[in-house]
Amino acid sequence: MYVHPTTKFKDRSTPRSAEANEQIRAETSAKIVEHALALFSKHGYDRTTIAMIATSAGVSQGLMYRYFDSKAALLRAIFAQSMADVRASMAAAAEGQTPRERIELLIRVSFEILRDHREFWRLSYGVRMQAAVLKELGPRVGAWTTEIKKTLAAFLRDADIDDPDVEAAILFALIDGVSQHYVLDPSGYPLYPVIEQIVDRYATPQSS
Amino acid sequence: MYVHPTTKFKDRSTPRSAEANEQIRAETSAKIVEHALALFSKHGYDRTTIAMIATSAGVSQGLMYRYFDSKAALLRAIFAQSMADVRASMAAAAEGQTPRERIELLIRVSFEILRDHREFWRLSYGVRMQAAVLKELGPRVGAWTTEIKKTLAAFLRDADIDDPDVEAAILFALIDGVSQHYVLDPSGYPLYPVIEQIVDRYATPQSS
Amino acid sequence: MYVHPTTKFKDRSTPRSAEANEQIRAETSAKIVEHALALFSKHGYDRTTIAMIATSAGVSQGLMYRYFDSKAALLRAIFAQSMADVRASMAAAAEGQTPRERIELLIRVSFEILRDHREFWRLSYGVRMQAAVLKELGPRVGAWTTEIKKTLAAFLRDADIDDPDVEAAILFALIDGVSQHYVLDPSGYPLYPVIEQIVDRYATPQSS
Amino acid sequence: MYVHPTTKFKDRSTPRSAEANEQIRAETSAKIVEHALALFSKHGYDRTTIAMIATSAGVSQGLMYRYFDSKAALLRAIFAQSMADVRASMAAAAEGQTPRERIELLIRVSFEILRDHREFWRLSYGVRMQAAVLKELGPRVGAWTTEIKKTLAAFLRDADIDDPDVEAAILFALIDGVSQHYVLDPSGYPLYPVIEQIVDRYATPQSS
DNA sequence: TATGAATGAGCCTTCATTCAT
DNA sequence: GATGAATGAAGGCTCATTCAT
Repeated sequence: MYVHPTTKFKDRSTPRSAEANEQIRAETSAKIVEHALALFSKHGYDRTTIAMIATSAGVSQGLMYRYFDSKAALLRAIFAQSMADVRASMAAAAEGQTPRERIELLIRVSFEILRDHREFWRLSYGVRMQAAVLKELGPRVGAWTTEIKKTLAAFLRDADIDDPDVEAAILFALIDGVSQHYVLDPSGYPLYPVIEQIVDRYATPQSS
Repeated sequence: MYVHPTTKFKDRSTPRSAEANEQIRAETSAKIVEHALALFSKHGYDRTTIAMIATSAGVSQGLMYRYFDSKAALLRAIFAQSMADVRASMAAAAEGQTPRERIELLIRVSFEILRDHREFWRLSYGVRMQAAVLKELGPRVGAWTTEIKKTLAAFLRDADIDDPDVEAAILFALIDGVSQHYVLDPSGYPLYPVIEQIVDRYATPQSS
Repeated sequence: MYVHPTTKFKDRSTPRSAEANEQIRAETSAKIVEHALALFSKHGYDRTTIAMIATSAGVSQGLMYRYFDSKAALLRAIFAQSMADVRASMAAAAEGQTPRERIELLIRVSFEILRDHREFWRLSYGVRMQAAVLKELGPRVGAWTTEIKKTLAAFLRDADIDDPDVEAAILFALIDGVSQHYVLDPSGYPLYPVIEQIVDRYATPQSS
Repeated sequence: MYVHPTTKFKDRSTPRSAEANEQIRAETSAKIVEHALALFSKHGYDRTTIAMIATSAGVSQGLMYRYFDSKAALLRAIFAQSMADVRASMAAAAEGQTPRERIELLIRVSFEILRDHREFWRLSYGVRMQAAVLKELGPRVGAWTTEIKKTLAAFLRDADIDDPDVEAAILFALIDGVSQHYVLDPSGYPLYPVIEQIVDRYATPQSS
């Protein structure tokens, strides 16, 4: 295993350097987030205990609170990070040249994001119907869905599709539904044929 | 003047007849289920306490355990009942004369069920991603989804639609996605135009 | 042991009567308060755990929370009750015929209260310097001391004593100091001779 | 620009001399004691955390344990130091020429000490009733009170005052009571008039 | 049938203390 | 001498469930 030279020959009785600490913090924080996400995703937020997360991540319970103020704060951190990822990926869809291309990109990108963040989406879907948990997440998460739907409607409007609002509602529901069914049973779901069908239907020039 | 509920219309000194008892049981049970469903739907299963349900239903906590062995049993009862409702409604779809008609009926019936059991669906969607809760629900609920998808695929196959399995996956996902978005914001969702669009797409003879 | 007739020959399968419940609640509540006071008094508020109180009172920890919303609420309840007792006793001092008599009564009554509520005073003295705990107690407890001092000053003014405010400060401090020393070591403190001396000094007609 | 504190004025490459080390130790120790006392006094011993002290003193939590073995040890150190101060000041009272003068000195010195060590007295009064904390403080603090009372009684006996033990109890209680009321509200308390009254009463030749 | 007091396990969180550097 | 990451043992509180009436 590779050991960074600067950390190797250090004076034994000197406090860790600021950078070393920063790295430790980043790693531990990431580890906690990772395991918390996996467990939240699998068992649901309420059914996941801090003890489970700590054990899974291989740290003490107490340590969690040096990184996150509370269980809810940990959840918020997970959402903040994943939402940033998603937003970044979504932005790529706007790069398409033609309206149709943008729609196609959006659809494809959505499912790529899904594939790469399966656990996050599971968590997100699990939490979506629980008002109490959503409140702990803050208003930004609630507004997020609306944001996506608006982007979608704009794209469809650009593509001169009839009834763009209704179509956006349908397409968004479709993506969401497929995502959930996939996430519920990734190995049993025919994701790729489904994607192609959807692309074919929404992004191919002849009217639907 | 306050009258203790149990002493209100019931003559304490006369033993109740067996039928009267049975009727009371049925009524109380229904009342508990009804209020439990409303609360589970609103706050989520884990965030709803037995105390909340008891208060809401106007019975004591202890009494709840004469009707349901546990909180999980109560959830199971709710699912059993709602699933029976759903199955019954779904069966009606099979009555359609032509394959296309059957598909149309299935779609329309699905959304009727949705409209009539909003709370149940909210609960169901909230619980769906939580492995721990699902286990408490027993295997029958898990199998349910598969069952619906199979019915759907059979209908599509009968209607000679290409790739019926993929199409079933898509249609089911679509129905599910629309249902969720509707349930999340019933008053803001254009449910009826969406239904017509879907019917138009899947149940009208010329290829989509 | 005496058993109340109405509770003796009851139908086994009937819920407890409202009065029976009320009595149980009153007894249990009193038991909790009593043991909590003893422990708070002995170990201090912060060092007394809910577990200690529950064990001492012979109830479960959970039960405490059916009677008091929190540990702080329990403390507040103790203060509310004891303060009411004290106020009632203090009112008796106003019954004295002459100013001197009123002062004498006040002094004697103060130490009677002290004797009867040793534990409460210990607790009160222990908590007095801890801003954080006082805040949890609410503003009424803080105002209490001021109230007593004012009563005292009024009495001394009526008795035509020079510098009544300074004298009130002194007399109050004296009573407080004696109370604390007594409470710290009840069996080793010469309380009664001290009381007589104080009465003699403040309540005997010739000017001090 | 931010400069890391430890690297500020210290040349890392030159080993510090023994005296320099000792001076640093003394300074750091004093700093910790000072901030700990302020916080203990303000929030109470139990409500003050090691983290609060470390932050306030500008040192790391770990470092505190190089100076004091435990939180209790820190408290002990504070008491030891303040008690030494007090004892020294008290000794000055014995220098008085006549018995009356010694009593007057004792009274005046007591309140000087009070004024100079307000925080310590607050802490001391806050901790006095908490058996659990007192035990951690060790037996010497408990004996201290007795010691003061004995000195007082001896002085009063020398001054040929009747019932010197009872009078000592009273005078000590009075000083203690005044001290507490003053410490509870330094700016609102008429300390100086009160002192003069007390001196007048106890240290002026004609009988009280 | 019905009530509500009582239990106990478990959860989130805090904090004095230790350890590696 | 100094730092701060890490630990682990409680502590307050909640809640599904049981029990006596």
